[in-house]
Parts: sequence; structure tokens; C-alpha cells
Amino acid sequence: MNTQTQTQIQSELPKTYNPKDVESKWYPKWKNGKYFKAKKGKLNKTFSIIMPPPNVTGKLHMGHALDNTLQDVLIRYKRMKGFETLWIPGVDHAGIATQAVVEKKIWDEQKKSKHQIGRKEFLKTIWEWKDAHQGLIIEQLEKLGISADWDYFVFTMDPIPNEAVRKVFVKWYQEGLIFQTDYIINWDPTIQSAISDAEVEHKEVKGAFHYIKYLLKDATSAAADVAVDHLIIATTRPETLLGDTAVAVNPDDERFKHLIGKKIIIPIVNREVPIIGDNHVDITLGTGCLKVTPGHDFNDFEIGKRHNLPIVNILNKDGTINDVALDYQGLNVIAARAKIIKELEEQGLYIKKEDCIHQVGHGQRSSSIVEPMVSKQWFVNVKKMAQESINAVNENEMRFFPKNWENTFFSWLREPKDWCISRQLWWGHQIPVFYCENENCNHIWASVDDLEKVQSDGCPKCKGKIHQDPDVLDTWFSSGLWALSTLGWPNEKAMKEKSFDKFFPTSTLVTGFDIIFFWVARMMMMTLNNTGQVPFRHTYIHAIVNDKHGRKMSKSLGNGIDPLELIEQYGTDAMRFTITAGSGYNRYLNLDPAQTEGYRNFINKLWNAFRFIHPFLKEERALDLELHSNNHDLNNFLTHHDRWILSALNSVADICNKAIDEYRFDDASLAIYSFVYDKFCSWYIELSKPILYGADVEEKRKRISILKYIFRKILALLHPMVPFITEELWENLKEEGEDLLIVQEYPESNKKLDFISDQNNMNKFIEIICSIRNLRQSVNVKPKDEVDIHIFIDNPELKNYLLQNASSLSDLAKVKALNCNLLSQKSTQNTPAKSISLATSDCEIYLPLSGLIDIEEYVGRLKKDLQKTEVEFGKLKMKLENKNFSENAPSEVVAEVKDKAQELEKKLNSLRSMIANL
RNA sequence: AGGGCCAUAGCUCAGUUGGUUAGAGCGCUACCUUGACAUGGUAGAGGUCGUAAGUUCGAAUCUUAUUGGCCCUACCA
Repeated sequence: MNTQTQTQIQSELPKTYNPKDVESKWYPKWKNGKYFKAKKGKLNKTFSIIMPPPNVTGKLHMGHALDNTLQDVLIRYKRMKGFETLWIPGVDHAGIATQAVVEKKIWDEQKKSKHQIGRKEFLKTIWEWKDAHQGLIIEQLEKLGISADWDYFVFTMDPIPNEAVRKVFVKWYQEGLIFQTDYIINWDPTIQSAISDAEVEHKEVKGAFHYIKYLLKDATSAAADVAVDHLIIATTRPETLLGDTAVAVNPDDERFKHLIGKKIIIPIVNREVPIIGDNHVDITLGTGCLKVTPGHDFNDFEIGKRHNLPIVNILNKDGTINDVALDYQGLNVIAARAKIIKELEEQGLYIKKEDCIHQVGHGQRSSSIVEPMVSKQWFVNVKKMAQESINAVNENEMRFFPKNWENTFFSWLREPKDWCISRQLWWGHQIPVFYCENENCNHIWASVDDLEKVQSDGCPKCKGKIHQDPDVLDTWFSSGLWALSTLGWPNEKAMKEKSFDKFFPTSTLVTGFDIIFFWVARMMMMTLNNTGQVPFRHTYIHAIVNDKHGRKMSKSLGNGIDPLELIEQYGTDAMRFTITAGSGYNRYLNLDPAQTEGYRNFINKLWNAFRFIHPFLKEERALDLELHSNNHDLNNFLTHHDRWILSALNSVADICNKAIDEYRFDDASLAIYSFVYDKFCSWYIELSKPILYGADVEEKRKRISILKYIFRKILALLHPMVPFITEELWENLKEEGEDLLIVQEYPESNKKLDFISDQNNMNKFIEIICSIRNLRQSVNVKPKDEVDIHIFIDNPELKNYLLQNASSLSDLAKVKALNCNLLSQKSTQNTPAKSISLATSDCEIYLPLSGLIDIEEYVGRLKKDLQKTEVEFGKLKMKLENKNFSENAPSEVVAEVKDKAQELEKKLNSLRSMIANL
């Protein structure tokens, strides 16, 4: 190739990499080329992941970007390693969230409530909305470059997941694990549904203790002493007195125990209730007297059960006071509280108020205050499956990465409460329980058959008319079956089509710690219970994304980062690399767009490294190790620098493999990053320039083949993290007939390419060049100006190496004449008189000066170095003289310290003689 | 109240089982447009690892206490 064509090629490539065109080009090629589909690889092993399904309502946020990028890195890595890989994507119906969005939409457009529209019509609208929205989420996921098998795509309310839900529900119903009962549950008045314990978040709220007098029955006045004609109750929720059905004291409380069995009057409602003795009451807390409201307090509910107290419900479904007290009917809790306090004051029953801060439950979705309320709900007894899940983790059937997350998992499963699974919503899997409407029959049963079939069959006992339970299941009920239903379970035909046996149990679950309870634990329980197997072998818990100062991203703070904007600005690869470089075993990832900018620069660096070798590519094939079947041959073929870069590459490949296997994406990313910058670009490319522009054709051909070899490996190592640019560049580097990079082999370390002495020599060589540059800058020599250098070397082998590579040294340190002697030959005659110098452990380097220098400053530098070295040497010497050290420390540690001490001693001597000779 | 996590350079973080002079990115300073790249290059400044005590030949790393921050669970009349 002549110079003219070289220039032409170079001008075709822009100086800066443009991610947009490349990204839009490659995704369709991979997808349409079926590269995301599972194919048998060289290992004859499978690797499968189920994607945590994003909500169908959602807009992709940073958490999704992180979650999916890491899964994609694993999938691409394993695919290249030769696993048969399958990544199953999906979307969640997200019961409450979706219903709320569509309800609002209908209200905005038609000013109609869902009840006005009717259940059937409402569900039809919501399905239409879902179909329209699902595509948006998929489109956004594709922008991340994820290599999921879209043919496997599942929606949580598709027929198969629905079949799974019905099957499990009926099984548990028949086993008695699912039961319906009146129980105190968390009621979300905004959503107007029960929610599970896990969906309640406790937040600190300013409140107050209100001290209220309750008069004893037959009390003559309200003025006399406590325990004579009244009791004082402290409460943060005075309005709940409308539902009080007892007052409790501790049976051992000397102050009050004589009152047990007597009657007391609830103010306002003037209800006569018993005073009871219960050990739950803490004598030391509050006033020692406790109002008991079994309908609206978890503890009181338990007390009520023990004492057979009636339950009075004071709230409507929307959280307002019901007809229990007509004066208060329709007021919300806050208003009712104020009105009650006022009325108590008027009656002289209100004593005082003490401000306090207390924890109040809020609905995770609605953020409104959750009201404990008694209602009829469906529950699952999960005790046994919880224990099975704990066992599975203890027996390493499923492992957490990082391991300590298993404690969180255990803490939830150790004492599990019954799981409230019914929701008073319309959008979701409807509970497959049917009721016979014939009053003489009243049969209740669960059926796996769909509604139409059950309806046409009628009641199995009396053939009467039937109806289905109107409630739907908690979203997590279907999510809990995700590992099974995405692979077709329980439908045998679908399982066969989706190769259930091949891909189940899945390999790794990648998710955040915030849903260990909601999801990881439930999937474990439900999958173990139904198949006896774990849903996945590993769970990698990744970081939660925060802003750059570690604050949660939130709308109110306005500190959210939109991944699509980040992609728009810096490209998908840069965003992905920010994520991988920041993901290891950390709990949080504090995301700073400046980092992404830095990694965008890295991508650009890679692009330009390619621009450099590009004109030469057509001239030569990549180095083929097969051609050099024995080490001797290979050694002869390679130069010092070739052996050095190949060994360095080898170490990086080793690190990348080990790191990704252990989910240390950060270690893998940073290792290859630093290889590209600090080894390949800074040194190997620089060292190659004279050869590529030089006259020695044979040498040039060899160098091109190695550059090409290294660059191909770099692209392969980087591909899982930054798939787009690597695939784009691969197109130029692949040999005739080679397939896309996405299916190339992932590099592994190769013992044949470990050249230890070349690594050592090169490190010394770099140290010498940096020292010369340091000297040059310290006296302001212009970068272009060439200088004379005198080096005295302690070690003959290194001297030899230096002479062999003298031209490289000249190039990189701009040295005009190199004068190199052994240190033993140093004398006043051959040491430049007027010079500045610097010492390493192996050599003394002198830069002769023609002009004047600032002796003071220069001597200061030498002295500073001397002092530092003396301190270090002193430390090591003390260590060596300490018998305890030489006797107790491992011999290799002692040997290392000895070596180091020797090196420092040499350097000390050099520095001292330099200072003395000034 | 119980449990867990964190504290390392101006900022954000690495630092494997205790073992050479504690690392990176960004930021900062000086110099440089050199035939891949100013989204660049070269050189450099800057931490003794929250505090205190202890174990050890040796501690950022282990133990205890303490301060500050975060999270989870339970509950508060």
C-alpha cells in the first residue's frame, strides 16, 4: 500500500468516534441474524438468566440500565466462552401501578370512574393500554444493547403465567396452605386494597401523645384520683377510641389490678367496655393503661383474640370514619382526630398533649398512611417453604454474591408471617376460587379451569349458578413463579418448546437488594415448593444507583439521571462501561456523568488506536500462534517488546475471566481499561511507530501481525462491556470468513505467553525513560529538544537490554547520544561535570547541562528523595534486625524485604555520592 | 429496641487470606498542538487510611470502645 492510499483511508475515519450510527447499525444485525438465540457452544453447557421484568407502566430508569447491562455482560461473556446461553426478557403487569395509571387516564379523558365503566370494559381498556406501552419498554431496553432472546418474551399475565398461577393456587388451596380469614391487614385507603407487610414502609412522622380520661362506670365525677373514678390513657391516635372495645392493664400492676373485671366508659361513643388484664401491657410505658382497638391495631387485634373482644370497624374503604359515630361520618382520620380532641376538651376529658416523633406505616406505591383494618382476605402459610429456602442456601444450592446478602434473606424467612395475597383490584390474576350462588349449597372451591369452563359446568355439587372471587392476586404471586413460567411451566407442550429441562434451574439472578424479600425469597419458596429445585444457582445483588453525592435519585430533588439522555450524550458503550466499572460488591453506585464522559474518552481512545493501525491491517494477518508450535521458535520470532505486551495481555485476560466469574465487573473493566491506556497505547503503539514507518519490511510485517493480534484480543475482552464499538472495529480486523465478534471466543490466559523476564526488563526500561523525562522537565528542556544522557548501570543484563533498545529509548525520551557504562566503571572522568542526575535502584542517570541551573532547587529534590529513601530503608533494616520478624515471618516475605533493602541501599549510595559530588 | 453496613487523596471509590514506598478515575498545577487521539500527551502536587486502646515481628486490613453517616426489621400506650 502506498502513502497516498494510506492517507485516503485515514481521512475516511473521523477523528472522534460517533456512537449513534454504529449503535443503530449493529443492534438489528445481531437481532435479525439470530445471534441472541441459544446455540450449542464448544462447552456443551448452558447458561440462562431470567430478566427481572420491568413494570409495563415504566420508563426505563438508571436502575434498569444497570440491572440489564450487567445481565448482558454475563450473557455475552458466557456466549463467547462457549455456553449455550439464553436470556429471557419480560414485562410485569404491576397490578396497582398500572391500574392507577389507566384509571387516571380514563378519568382525564371521559370523567368516568372505573365503576361507571364496569370491570369488563375497564380491563379491555387496560389491555389495550398495555399493548401500546409494552413496545416502548422493549425499545428502550434494546437501546442498551441487550442480547436477550426476544422470541422468549413473556408478559406476566400471558396464558402460561396465568396457568402457573392457577395451578399453584389450587394446589396450595387443596393442601390447606391457602386459606381465607378475617384478619387485621394493612389497608391502603388510596388504592383501596389490602397490601402485604413487605409493601409497607415505615417513615418517621411528627405526632403527639394525647392524654385522655376514661371514666369508670358509676364514677361520680371526673375530678377525683386516677384509679378511683377514672383512668388516663395516652395515645397517638385518639380517633381510634371510636373502636375501643376494652381497656387493658397489666395484671401485676399494683395501681390498677383491682380494677380488672370492672367496666369503663369510652368517651364520645359512651360505650361500656371491660377493663382486662393482659401481659402485653408494659407497666413502665405511658400511663400503664392501654386502650384496646382490635379493629385497627395489630397488637390490639391479638389482645382481642385472647379476650374474645368484639371488633368494631370505624373506617370506610377510603379511610374516612364510617357510621360508627354519625357526628364523625365521612371525616378523614386527621379531621376526626381534631374534632375528637375538641370534643374531649369540652367535656373536660382531655388532659394534655406531648409532641413526639413516631414511625407510621406508608403504602409503598401510594405513599399514603396505611390503616390497619380487619377484613376478609386470602393468605398463604409459607412457614414450611421458608425453611426449605433457608436450607437451600445453607446447602449452597443457591449462593449469594456478595455472600453477606444471605443474612438479609434469612432474616426475612426465619419467622415469616402469613402472606396476604388478595388485592381488591381489577388488574391482575383473578383468584381462582368459585362460589355457588345456590343458598342451599353454598359450595366454595378452587379450580384450575378458566372462568368460561367453570361457568358452563356450573357448581360441581348442585349445578347451580356460580361466580368467581372478585379479588386479584398480589403481583408478587405471579412474579414468584417467574423462573418457571418463563420456561413454559406448567404447560407440558410449552415446556418442551422452550427447552425447560435444558435451561432450568436458571444460572444467575441479577437484581437489587431492595427486592430480596419481595422477589428473591418468594421465587425461592415457590419454585422449591413446586419442583423441589432452586430457581437459580447464583443471585448477584448489584448496587442501587444514587446521584454523585450518594443521595437517592428523586423527582423532588431533581437529581435523577435519565439513562437515555446519558446514551444520547455519550453513547451506549460509555454508559455501559460506567456501570460495569462501578459494579462489584458495592451497595451503592454514586453515578457522576463526569465519569461517563471519561469513559466516552476511553471509547474514543480505542477508536483512535484503531485509526492508527487501520492503514496497515490489509497488509498482514494477525499473529497465529499455531504457526509457532514450539516456544523456542516463538521466542525467536518475537522481540522484547512483543513478549512484554503479550505477557501483559495474558495477565489481563486472566483477570477478566476470574473477575466476571465472580461478578467483579469493576475489576474486569478497569484491568482492560488500564491495559489499553497504560500499556498498549502509551508504550506498545509508541514503540511500534518507528517500525511501521521504517524500512525493514520483514520487521514491519511481524509488528503488524502482533498489533493485529493484540487488538483483536482487546476487542474480544471488551465486547461484553462495550458491544457496539468492538463489533464495529471487529469488522475491520476479522479475517476472511470469520463471524461477528459477538460469537467469537473470549480470550483466556495462555501459559505459553508468560514472559516474566521481559516484563521485568520492560518495567525497568519504562522507569528509566520516565526518569529521563523527569530530569528534562525539571530543567525545562523543550519536548522536541534532544539531549545527551549518561547512564551508569549496576546490572550487566539490564545494560545489555538498554543497548539493544537504545533507539526506542532515543525516540521516547528524545535522547541524542546515550552513554552507557556499568556502575563499577564510574569515575570522575566519565561522569559529566555539570549535570543533574537521578537514581533508581539499578542505575544513576545524568543529564549534562550547557546553561546555568538552579542548583538549590535541584539539590533540594535530591535531598528529598534521599530522606524518603533513608526512612524506608531504616524501616526495612529494623525489620530485618528484629529476630521475631526473621523467625516468624514466612521465608518469602523475609526474602522480599531483603531484596528491597538491598535495592534501596544501592539507591542510597548513588544519591549520597551525587550530592557529595555537587 | 434488635440486626447489618460504611468511614481511605478536594470529590467518587478500589484495596483479596494482616507482609515491599496505600491505588484508580475525575478535579488541580506546569509544560506541549509531536505524522492515532486536545474526547490528546508528558511531568507533578496531594491521603498514614474517623478517633482511642489492644492483639501481632508486622495493622487501612483482626479485637474492643467511641464518634459520625446510612440501611433493614420489630415496636412504642
